[in-house]
Amino acid sequence: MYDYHILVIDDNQALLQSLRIVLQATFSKVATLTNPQLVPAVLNCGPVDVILLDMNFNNCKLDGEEGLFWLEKIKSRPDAPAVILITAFGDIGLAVEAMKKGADDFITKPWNNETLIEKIISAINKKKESLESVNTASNVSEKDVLTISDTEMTLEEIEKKKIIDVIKKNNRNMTLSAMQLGITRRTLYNKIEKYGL
Amino acid sequence: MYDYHILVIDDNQALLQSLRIVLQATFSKVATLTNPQLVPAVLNCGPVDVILLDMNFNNCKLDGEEGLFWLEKIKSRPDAPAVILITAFGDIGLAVEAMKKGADDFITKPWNNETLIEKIISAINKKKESLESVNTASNVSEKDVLTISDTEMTLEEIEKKKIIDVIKKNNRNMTLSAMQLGITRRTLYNKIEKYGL
DNA sequence: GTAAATTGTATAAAAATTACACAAACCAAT
DNA sequence: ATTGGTTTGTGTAATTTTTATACAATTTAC
Repeated sequence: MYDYHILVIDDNQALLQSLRIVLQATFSKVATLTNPQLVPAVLNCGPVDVILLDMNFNNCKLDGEEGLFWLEKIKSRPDAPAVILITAFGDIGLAVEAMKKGADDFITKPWNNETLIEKIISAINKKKESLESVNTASNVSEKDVLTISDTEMTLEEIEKKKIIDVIKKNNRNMTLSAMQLGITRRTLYNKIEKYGL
Repeated sequence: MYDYHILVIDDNQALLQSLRIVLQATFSKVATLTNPQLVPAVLNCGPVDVILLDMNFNNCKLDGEEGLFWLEKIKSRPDAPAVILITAFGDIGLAVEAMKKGADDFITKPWNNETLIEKIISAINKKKESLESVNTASNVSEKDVLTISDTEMTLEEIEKKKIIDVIKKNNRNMTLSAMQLGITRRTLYNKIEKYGL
């Protein structure tokens, strides 16, 4: 049982129900939604780790436009969860478009439950990893990292992040790290002290 | 006519021939290769803007493994060109996998020549864009940017890049830029002077 | 078990950053 | 056009940081 928060969005109630049962066996929190318009509201309530998003809501249009729209909406948030898209129509163009827009994975109906769960876990792990490099041994909370968009980071924050990255990459070899950072070893120690690393 | 260097890799000679003819009408340099093993050698000779890479070389195995392998190989280079994958078999899983590994686009046989050319141009533009934000008004040549992998950048280089980014984003409003960077306006001027921006 | 490398820390000189300040230029809005 | 608020370069002195070196105490590699 993983302590992850999954949100499933699909307009097919039956599918939603079966997915909920499958996922609840593995993940602690599983929410479902038939109307994607409520996604922002739900995301504002609390962090979600993974969203499973159906590509086709409007039964008439099957080009996935609706899904792509919501994908973009979700991915534009600073706290964007991983998004795995679901589709019944094996359109490669659509899949590629979705990946370009930041989808983390793509599954097609009918799917294999085990594969789905694997994909969910691996999507979460991927997101975790990209955060780890920033968080390691730092006093920045995960929440902070998620909300600081790169464009709003100060030079100091960027410096801090870079230092953590390099030190980690070099297995805490300070001499090497200092060289790679282009500063004196003494200065590196100073900064570590200053930033509380 | 665009002055771009395109490399096409496919084991089907006939297809290679026809692609060459189509592309040469639009792009100045079009090279072809039947054996992907020569890719590294070709890339070492000079810069390539876009690679069109077939997913299936070995006629027996059609799972695209070969293509994915070479995709990874290419994308691991510091001077990696954009890569557009070609496949005859509309496997969404394969497409998604390829996008995850860094492919820039994906086309399926049989394709529309106009679409192909559009995709090539848009892939090049995308690559260009991601470089522009670094190069603007700086003394760093495009070549340099391509070869400095992010992990090898010194703090000073990162600082420089960030400063350029922020100033550009703020339309040269120095007061605002300094605030966003978390430094004094005076210091910002100092750094601009020091870095020759 | 030794040789080489790394660590943590010290010191003084050099360099950068800060907090202010000020006149000139710029812009928006009456 | 004139006014009031903002931005721009630049100056200065006090403060902080970085650098270059150095050294003994580990730690690492063979």
